[in-house]
Parts: sequence; C-alpha cells; structure tokens
Amino acid sequence: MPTPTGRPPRISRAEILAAALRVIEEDGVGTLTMRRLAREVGTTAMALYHHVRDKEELLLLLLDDYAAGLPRPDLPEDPRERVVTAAMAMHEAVSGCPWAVDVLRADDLLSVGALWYPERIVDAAVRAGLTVEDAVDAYRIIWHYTAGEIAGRAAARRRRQEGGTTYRERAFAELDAEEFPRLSEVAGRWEELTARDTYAKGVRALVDGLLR
Amino acid sequence: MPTPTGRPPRISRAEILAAALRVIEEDGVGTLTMRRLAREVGTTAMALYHHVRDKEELLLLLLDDYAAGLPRPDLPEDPRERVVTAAMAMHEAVSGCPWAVDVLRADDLLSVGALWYPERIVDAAVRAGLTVEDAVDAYRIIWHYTAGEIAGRAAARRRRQEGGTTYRERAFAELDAEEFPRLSEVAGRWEELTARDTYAKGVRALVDGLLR
DNA sequence: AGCAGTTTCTATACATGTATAGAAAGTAGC
DNA sequence: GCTACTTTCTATACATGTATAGAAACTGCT
Repeated sequence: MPTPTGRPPRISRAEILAAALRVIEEDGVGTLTMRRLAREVGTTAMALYHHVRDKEELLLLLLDDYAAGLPRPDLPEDPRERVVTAAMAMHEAVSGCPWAVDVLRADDLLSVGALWYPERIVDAAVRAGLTVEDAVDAYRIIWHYTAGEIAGRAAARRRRQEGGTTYRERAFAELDAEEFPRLSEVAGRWEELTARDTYAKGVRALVDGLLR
Repeated sequence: MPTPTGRPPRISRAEILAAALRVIEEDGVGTLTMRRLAREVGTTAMALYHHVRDKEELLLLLLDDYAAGLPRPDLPEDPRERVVTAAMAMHEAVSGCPWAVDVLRADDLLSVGALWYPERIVDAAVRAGLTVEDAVDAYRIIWHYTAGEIAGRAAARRRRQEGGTTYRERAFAELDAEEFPRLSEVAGRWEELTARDTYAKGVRALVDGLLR
C-alpha cells in the first residue's frame, strides 16, 4: 500500500507504548489506565483502541519491547547447564518487568522480542538428546513453572504490602495437628521457609528430570 | 460471645456461597457478579461485603468448599509415586474448578479444605528422605508448576474460543528462520505439539529431580 | 466540486468491583 | 423507656475497561 487512505492518524502505536512506559516508570503500573494514557498522549481513551486491541495487548507489547532490549547472557557449553542458564535468564527477564504478572496468563512465552528464550531452551534440550517434540514439551513445562513461580511470588509480595489476615494464616490457625502433622510442624516457620528464592532449585530439578 | 449484639444479619456467608455456586453451575462463572449474587440472595451488592472481604475471597472460599468435598485418592506406598499421585490429584482438583483460575494468584495452596494436598506431598517428600525444609520447598515448587500449568491451559482454551489472531501467531509469522532455527522447525506444528497434556510428564520430571 | 469509501477519532454509555456515608435494628445499662 | 454502642444493611458514587454510534479527515473517481 503505497498511498494510505482514510483519515490520517494523529498518534501511533509506538507513541502510545512510549507514553505507557513513561507512566509506569514514573508512577507505577497501578496508575496506568487507558484514560490516563490517553491524556498523556493527548487523545481520548477510545482512540487508543485503534492502535491496540485491548489493555492486555498493550502490556504484552510493552513486555515484548522490554524483553527485546535485554542483553542475552552467554550460555555454557554443557546442554544441561545451558537449559538452566537460559531458563534463569528468562525468569529474570520476566520478573524484572513489573507489569508482566498481569500478562502471564499465556500458555507459552510469548512474543517477537522474547523468542530468544524458547529458541535457546529448545535448542539446548535437543542438543542434550531430546527429540524436537520432547524439547518443546520440556520448554513448555519450564515455562509453566516459571510463570507460576513469578505469579506466586508477586501475589506474596502484594499480600505482604496490603497486610491484613491472609487466608492462609487463618487456615494455619485452625490447623488440626492430628490430621496435618507435617504442616503443623512447619506452620510457625512458614513465612520464613517460603521467603527464600527457590526458582533455581526448581529449574535444576526440572531439567534433571527432563533430560535423562 | 454468648449474646450477639448489633443488628441481626439477614444473610449468612454460607447462604452467599450456596447462591454463588448455584449461579456458577447454572450460568457459568462469567455471569457471577456481585450484583447478580446480591439479587439471588435478596439483598444489595454492598451487603455481601460484610460477609466476604472481596470477590477474590468469595471465590477462594468457594474453591475451599469444593476441594474439601472431593474424594481423596489412595496413595501408593513408594514415596516418589506418592508425591506424584498427590500432585496429580491436586492438579485435577484445581483444574476441575472452573473459577479456580481467577484465584490462582496465590503463592501456595491454600485453604482449609485443600490442606490435604500439601500435607500429603510434604509428608511423602519427607518419607522419601528430604528434610522438612526441603520437603516444603519441593511442595511449593510443585505448586508453582501446577498453578502455572493450569493458568496457561486456561488461557489457551480461552484464546481458542475467542478466535482472532493470537499474538503468538503473529510472532511465528514473522519468524526469522536463520535466527530461530528450532522454532521455525516446529512453527507449523506448534498448535498440535502444545495440545497434549504434559502435566504428568512435568511432575514426574520434577519429582525425579527433587528426590534424589 | 461532489460523491463514495476508508480510516481515525470523539462522545456517550454501560457493567463491574468497591469505597463511603449514613440509616436501621438489635443489645446492655440505667 | 432512653441512651450509648454495635453490627448489618442501603443508597449513592466513582474509577475502570470497553462497546457503540457517528463525526471528521483524508484519498480517488467522476
């Protein structure tokens, strides 16, 4: 299409994304609303919907740009360690993105800018001896774990901020020690036990189990 | 408190939960709004908030009841298989709950009625030779994987229903075969490759890796 | 210039979760 | 019975994402 038709646009997707990023960086992801964003770009909320399908897509595009700009880590030669390193890089990339949690409802990663991660993971898994099919399975399993871990960790953080009685706390409070001996044993230490970062442990176990 | 004070309640939490369950079963979880629920119970939306902190807690309580009513499977003697079986039961329990996805933003399972699952998993992990601390880690890693898998699967299902171009499809369409050889190789078969249920494979790998 | 077609933008409206203020309906002490 | 207090409920309001209808601004054709 050499000559475009129709009313000429006053705003572009890129402009919207840039403004969104600005808002997020300045005032946090919680303040990013379509109306606020529109104000920032100098238009109305509904005008944004011509450049972006919905808010979820907006955040996805943002995540995409973000991931595309990250440095790719060097990967070790050993295939097993390669998978672990790539997975941890993926985890770090997504964790570092404050709005990622709202988009994590994806069955797999993801988007143009983030394809590096699945590519490396699948490739390393094949090098480790898996068939391509198994390698794809492995990647998706790792992704599910990664997404679940990040979502969980984000929820925990939010809960700690908001304060108030956790539903879990109540569950632990009325815990029957006879019926649930193990949980009773650790109930008092739960907060402490679950504060540690166990992601690496998890991927290592996963990779060990998957590549054998 | 033998004699209660204050205006006597016209509705109870149990009543609300029952009505909510009825609405979900009859018209789907998508139609469950606070106003609809209030109408069903014969009160106003805001009145519900005296019996339930917010909608999330409502769904959590519902999930709790649901999980509490499920039959507990027999667990095999072998500790490793025991963990796998308990995890799969947990997965099945949560998957079977249509509204669970909206509540899955929890850092760990969960609630009074569902404590059976973590108890069994931690216990089996200890029997398999882990310390209590490691067993708790193992349980949470399994939970993160489980939650991520369910959320992903739900997102995929939704996307299939709604139709329209997936973001992923677009990503695959403009895929550079030189930069991403592995992904290009499987791009055409992605839908087929990711349709299979890989949860069992994942937990098995995870348990293998964790219990060694 | 005028008409048709296309794209972008504006105005308005709606459903939703939930905050807030205050009314209603009880109990206990006097 | 009256007042103080407590709990529950009602009315109203607001921010949010987004649907819908139509106006506005452009191109190309006649």
